[in-house]
Amino acid sequence: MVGRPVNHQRRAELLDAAVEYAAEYGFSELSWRPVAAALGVSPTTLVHHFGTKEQMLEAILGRLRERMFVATRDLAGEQPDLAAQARATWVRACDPQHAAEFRLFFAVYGRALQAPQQFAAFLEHAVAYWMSALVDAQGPDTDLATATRTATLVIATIRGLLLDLLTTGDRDRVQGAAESFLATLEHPATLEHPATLERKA
Amino acid sequence: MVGRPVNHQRRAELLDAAVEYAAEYGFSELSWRPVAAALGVSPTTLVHHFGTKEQMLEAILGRLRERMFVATRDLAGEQPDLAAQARATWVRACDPQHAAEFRLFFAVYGRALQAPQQFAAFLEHAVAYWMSALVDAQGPDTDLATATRTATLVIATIRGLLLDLLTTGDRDRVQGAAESFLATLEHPATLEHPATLERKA
DNA sequence: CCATTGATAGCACGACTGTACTAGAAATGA
DNA sequence: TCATTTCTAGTACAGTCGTGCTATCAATGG
Repeated sequence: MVGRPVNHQRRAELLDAAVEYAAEYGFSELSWRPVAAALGVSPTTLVHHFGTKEQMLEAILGRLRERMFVATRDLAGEQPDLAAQARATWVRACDPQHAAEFRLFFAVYGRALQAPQQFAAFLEHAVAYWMSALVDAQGPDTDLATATRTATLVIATIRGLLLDLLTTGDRDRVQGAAESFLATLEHPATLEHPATLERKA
Repeated sequence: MVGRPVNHQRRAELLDAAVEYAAEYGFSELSWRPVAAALGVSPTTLVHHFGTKEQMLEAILGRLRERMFVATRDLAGEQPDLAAQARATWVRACDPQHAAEFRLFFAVYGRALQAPQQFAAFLEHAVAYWMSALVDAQGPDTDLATATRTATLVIATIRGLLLDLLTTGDRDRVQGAAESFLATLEHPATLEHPATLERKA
């Protein structure tokens, strides 16, 4: 290690640039030299500010999670209920402008599969957030167990559909499936007490 | 390239062993030398049988897809309808015995995000399979557009939930969410015409 | 018996990796 | 003014990577 004390502002600049580079070239292509060349600095500069390559990867992941969470929160916060929040989240996820970011986000899951303990907390955070949104919408008498189930299902389904969209690019098919799911969200009873539902004939 | 003509039986042996190695150590750790050492052969032997590292990776992916597809087909073929097939698939996915295989399967998606065209056909295949299962269960008057939506949603949701399970290990939470989803599958009307559903009071 | 084929291994080469060491440039404060 | 701190860069080194070249072993068929 060459220099430990760093200016946090400069480091933040480099970090944001590194996140953009990662979003464009993927997580597997993150080596000191290519990243440094793309950022117009020397590899040593990156080492100086991030210490270790593993620490730089960790910093990139952290910054990415931060971005994603803030964006989701800002977007969902304007929506009245869970179904509307889920729909808004889905719409944002489908925006081609964010494709690279979400693509990188799934690379995070690739890492999570190898080191789950680092990411469990983040997913817990996401579930807790969706649960609070659900309680806000349904009032304080919401069954927490049900809310947990629903929040988990919303997250997993949106993630699965988005993964499908990013790998196939078949927008129409995935959008149709998403509409089916979002429709069930607008009828929460189907998730809570499916046995009480009947066709209307 | 050193030797082109290969005995396919020996190659298949090495391939299966390589798939097991990949399932244990992940896709990022696939270099000639470590794999060869684990398989008890020389790196040159692997080169001889697979040609190029990229070709070996492709062979491993192909073999993995084959395994997964056969297993899913055999399992689902014994079930009466779509909901039962989805449940059986989910149960198998949750079996810790197959965890390493599914973990590796998600690494495939990591690759798919970088080279989508290679994997679009496979996913189309999976959707077509689930659609045929759905048509078998519902009869020839099934709406194909609806069947496509449902098949896509089933695949994406199971994949998303499984990804959640593998990264968090929170079996209870994910299982609850899966039950919610599987319950909606047993009421297909909620996916087709949600507007026609009402609470039963 | 020998010749051919295929499996296996050893070795070497160039490219790339992370990172430690060294040093110059620029800013900052006494 | 000078001394200290921080940023940046150059260089070197040990390791790993993919892969081509060469040689040895066993089996097979004439």
